[in-house]
Amino acid sequence: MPVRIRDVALRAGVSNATVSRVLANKPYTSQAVRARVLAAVKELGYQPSHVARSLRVQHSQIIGLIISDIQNPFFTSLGRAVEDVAYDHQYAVFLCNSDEDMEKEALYVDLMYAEKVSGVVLTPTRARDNPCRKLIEARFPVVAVDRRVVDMDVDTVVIDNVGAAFDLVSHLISDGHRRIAAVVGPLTTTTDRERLEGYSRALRVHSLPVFHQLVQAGGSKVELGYQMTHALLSLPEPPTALFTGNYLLTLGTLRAIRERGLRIPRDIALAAFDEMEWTSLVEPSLTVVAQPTYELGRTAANLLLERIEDNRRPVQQVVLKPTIYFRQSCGHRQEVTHAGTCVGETDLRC
Amino acid sequence: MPVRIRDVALRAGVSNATVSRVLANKPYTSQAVRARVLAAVKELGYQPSHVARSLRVQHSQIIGLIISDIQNPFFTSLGRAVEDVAYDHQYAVFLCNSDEDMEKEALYVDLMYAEKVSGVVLTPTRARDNPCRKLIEARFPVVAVDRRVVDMDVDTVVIDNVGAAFDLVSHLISDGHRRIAAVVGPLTTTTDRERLEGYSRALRVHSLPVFHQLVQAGGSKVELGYQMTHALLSLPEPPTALFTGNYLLTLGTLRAIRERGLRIPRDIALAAFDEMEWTSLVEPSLTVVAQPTYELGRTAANLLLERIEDNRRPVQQVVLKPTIYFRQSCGHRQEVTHAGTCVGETDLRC
DNA sequence: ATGAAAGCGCTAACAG
DNA sequence: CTGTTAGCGCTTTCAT
Repeated sequence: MPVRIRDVALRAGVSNATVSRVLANKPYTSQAVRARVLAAVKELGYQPSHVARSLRVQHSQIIGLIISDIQNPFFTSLGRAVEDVAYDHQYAVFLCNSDEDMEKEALYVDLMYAEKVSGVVLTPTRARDNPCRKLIEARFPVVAVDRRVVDMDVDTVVIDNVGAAFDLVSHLISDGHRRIAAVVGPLTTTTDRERLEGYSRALRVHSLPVFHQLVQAGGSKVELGYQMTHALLSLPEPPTALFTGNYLLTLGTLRAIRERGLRIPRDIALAAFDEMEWTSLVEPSLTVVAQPTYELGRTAANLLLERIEDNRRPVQQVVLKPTIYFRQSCGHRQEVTHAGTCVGETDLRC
Repeated sequence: MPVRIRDVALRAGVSNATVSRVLANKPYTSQAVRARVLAAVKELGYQPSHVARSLRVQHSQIIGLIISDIQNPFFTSLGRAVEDVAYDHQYAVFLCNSDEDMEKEALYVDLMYAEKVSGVVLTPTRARDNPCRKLIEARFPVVAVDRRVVDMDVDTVVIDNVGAAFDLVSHLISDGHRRIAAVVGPLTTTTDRERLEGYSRALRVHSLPVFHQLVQAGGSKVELGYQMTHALLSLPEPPTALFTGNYLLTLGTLRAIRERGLRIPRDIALAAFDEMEWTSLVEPSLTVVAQPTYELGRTAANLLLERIEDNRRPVQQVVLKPTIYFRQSCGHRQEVTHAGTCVGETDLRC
């Protein structure tokens, strides 16, 4: 039923090979034949089978992208960037959602291999013994983004997590906070470890003790952020400030705080990772680390494309710098970035 | 370099065919041979090539998903649902972002065809002459979600957009608003047309005139929502209430309103499409239509799987019902859904 | 219960 | 410049 290259060849009165050559824009094809082939293609509505082609050439014009959470805007923004770069280079992207689940991650890594994609960008759920090792050993182009893998040599693009967390927490300290809690994701990822490291380092540098009860590390889901925050607020001596490690956790934290009837920043201050469209719209607006999300994805995709081109290029580790927006949620009225919000501007609770 | 089925066969001392049969769990394979094959597979780390398999069997265990905007949480939630269903049925999903661009959409439709996916779920950017017609004609399983195609018989799952918009706008009218503006997406989609239709119908039912200057329809991007709102607010007789057709537009609208120093709902009321985690967190909280997003995606995926199983099953059109949350942004203090917000509860500006 | 062999649709030598 | 041919790795008759 579907039209094959042979049908086009017959119609144009040439051989398979010629059709293939014309379609691949190979040199050495006469204008006349060329036109006949193209006409036949159009008349028949011929669509080459990528499957057959991939089998033959042993690769496809597809790059794989395995992200940890398709519902997290951070990752979708990354995805958007990868897609844009891929599109510009005639690649399609095969996007999979590992859901922060190592088994799913392993399964999708295998899938990428089985599908013979040209390369894969992934946000490794586990830093050690990541399934992508298989790919690397099979000499598949791979780049890690947002999170590192620690035991392999692989192109990587991340942000300076330690520095960003350090600055954020230092800011809370300079505001006079002494009991600052941390709500971060699973410590299997380098990213969450590094953010926690930045937190601890800030406390240490300012000669403050690191209380274990004030550190909550688990998954990166709204529900977990919610539970971890409740646990923190139930402490006999609850924290006066909260540092949250990512967008989803912040959402859960916000819900827990509201449920308790606490007010930010009067009752509790908040400094979070991830800038979103709404963080400057909420009351109070949120102090956040804005990651160069799109840039992260763009860089990763470019690195991958480079590696696809030349697999022996030396491994690169790119570290991007995030920006911090100091807003109302940590109590610093004078450092609010966006002045003149439509609501609440006469009613700051600093 | 990569290990093929032949290598496994050699190692196990059997033929290709036997390995294939064992791996496919076909009957008529002795336990002894079975064990030897499995052992060889494990030792060699054999990963079957999906590409070769797809070429042979003329389909793949992949379902395609073409969404309009990977940065819009509505679509990613849809994607998440499709992915979950697919995963449960041993399908992977090939996700592409058409970016509300008809050319990209056409390109990705062709890609799905070329990749011989088992079926595709898509959110059609254009209701008429959608590129997916090719797929349908080639007897590819297809289901449209969130938006209909009007000139083809295809499985579809959408929400009652007319009804939801009608209720939302009626509510604004019952609050006394007479100059209500609409900010909706491109009228090439049935969804935006229907939402606009619900808006017009509400006005008509309440014997109010429909002013063309009060209707802004364009793309579904934050930037456009922002521009359209500014245009509306610059009118000699600006509206007293705004109805926005989707999440991204609402974000742009909010930005424009804030920039003008207007207050919601005192200066201008707002009723929007799409519930998000933060809509109840902003001040004031937003009156919104909450779509059964996940359900939409789940249903679409199931419909697709059914059709893959049986391509002659009659076409189904599923219409899901959304929920409306009446909150502060349209001025109805008494109908706020979530009581006891952490901020602003003593300070409602109704 | 297992093997031999053909062929899915395409590309790339190699001939001419 | 164009045609012939082999073969990518797998599944599936058809034999045995």
